[in-house]
Amino acid sequence: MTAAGATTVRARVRAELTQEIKDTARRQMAEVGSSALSLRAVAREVGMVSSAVYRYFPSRDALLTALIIDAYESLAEVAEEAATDKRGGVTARWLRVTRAIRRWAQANPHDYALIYGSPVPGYRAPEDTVPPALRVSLVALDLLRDGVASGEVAANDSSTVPRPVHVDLERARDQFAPDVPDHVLSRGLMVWTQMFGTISFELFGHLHNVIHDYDAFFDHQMRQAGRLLVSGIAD
Amino acid sequence: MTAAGATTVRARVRAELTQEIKDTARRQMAEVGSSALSLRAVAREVGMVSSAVYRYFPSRDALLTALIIDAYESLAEVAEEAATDKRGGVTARWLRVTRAIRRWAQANPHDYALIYGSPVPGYRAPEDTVPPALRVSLVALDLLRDGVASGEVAANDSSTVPRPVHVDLERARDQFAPDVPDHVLSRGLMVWTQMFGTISFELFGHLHNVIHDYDAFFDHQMRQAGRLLVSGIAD
DNA sequence: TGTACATCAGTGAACGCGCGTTCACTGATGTAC
DNA sequence: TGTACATCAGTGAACGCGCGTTCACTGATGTAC
Repeated sequence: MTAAGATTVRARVRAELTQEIKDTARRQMAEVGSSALSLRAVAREVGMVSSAVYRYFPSRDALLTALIIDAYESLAEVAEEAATDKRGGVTARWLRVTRAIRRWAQANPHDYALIYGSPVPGYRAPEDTVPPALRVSLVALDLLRDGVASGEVAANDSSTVPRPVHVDLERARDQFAPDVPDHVLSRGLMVWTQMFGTISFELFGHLHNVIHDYDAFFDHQMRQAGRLLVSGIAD
Repeated sequence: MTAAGATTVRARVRAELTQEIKDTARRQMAEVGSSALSLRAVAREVGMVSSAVYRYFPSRDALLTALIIDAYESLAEVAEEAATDKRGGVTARWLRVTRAIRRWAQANPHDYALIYGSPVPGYRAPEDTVPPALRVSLVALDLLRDGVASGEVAANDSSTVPRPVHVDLERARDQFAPDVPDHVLSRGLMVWTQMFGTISFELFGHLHNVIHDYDAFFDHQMRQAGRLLVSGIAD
């Protein structure tokens, strides 16, 4: 007998196993990379026969999609958490958020590569991945909004943005960042791409033999980026 | 009989076939991605038996290495070519160079992903890939040197860089960019990571539904970056 | 120039492996009365 | 509370496929004299 609203034993076990499959897949992906992720290997480790996995995920791609969504959600959580501490204004928060993102990337390099590295060949991300991906970006956009609202980020600026760029920025503003002017959005995109570029360079080995103190380098870069963000001046 | 200095028929055919194998591998990689690159499939297309490829490349990884090196060289050539046109000073040259790099990335997205995307799982790049990779960065470093030499980039600046960052920058300066002060090198790294971040975002789909006119967006971003590079002020 | 030998390219079969997915099935859990 | 039936999880075998690499071999090209 099952009380209304309560989950049945079967449903609970199902949820647990679904999670266990995802966890195992994530750990294996950390060893072999996303493109070599194998349903059979996951099944083996979970202790079931390979065909049984199909009760939980209809295909390998569906499992990959679940991992991608989880990765975005996990990163978004970390970034949101870092953004809640509002002391020190935009520059301080920017530094906290970007540090948190980098820390997450270092702790979960394969998850990072999965979502911000080269796309998995042969895999086409479905629309389900859009909202969790957006959640990450919203942290930065909210930061901009707060900065503009508090006046820390100067909202009136003579500099204009080329027409086609303005059109795109306007659409973004209407949807996600009301009151944030073009040039602030534009600077936001600058530092945002810069941050991911820096993390990718670090994680993918492009600063090897150049930078040795990665922590100091990242902090310095992001401090400059933060200054750029609020004032348009980097150093 | 073989005249001294002249290449034997065998050597010429060997060089041609080596090239053909690489070309085929590159084209296949563009279809299936680097991690799914298969020696057997390449051999099939070239029209030889799979084991014969081992006369040319001792392993799949060796073939991958050759592709990586070729990709760096090809990009370096494009970037160097773009940098030769010195009209308009640093900002104009910066724009030309970054446009050329982006154009190359768009024309060869899988080569781009191969060298600037997530590393191929299970593959460890040997030291041979360092010089060609460096060649690309040298284009940017030379631009900085020229800018400092001509006075377009202000070399004296009160702002200092944290000690550990300074140590790393000094080493880089000694090796590749004499006379370029810390804060200029630091800004150089900012715009350099930003450029790769922007290209990666565009190519890997992270600006999907946000930016529609990618050309205009990239130009605008790189114009700002160029201004930042010479003056420390973005807009 | 001509011959004898060494080098090398390419063949074809084989080793041992792993993969995603389908399918008919058994047995356990859940539901309706 | 007890029984009959429906739903679902997991099994095990199979399909058809591709992979990297090794090895003994044939036959062509290159070299030394």
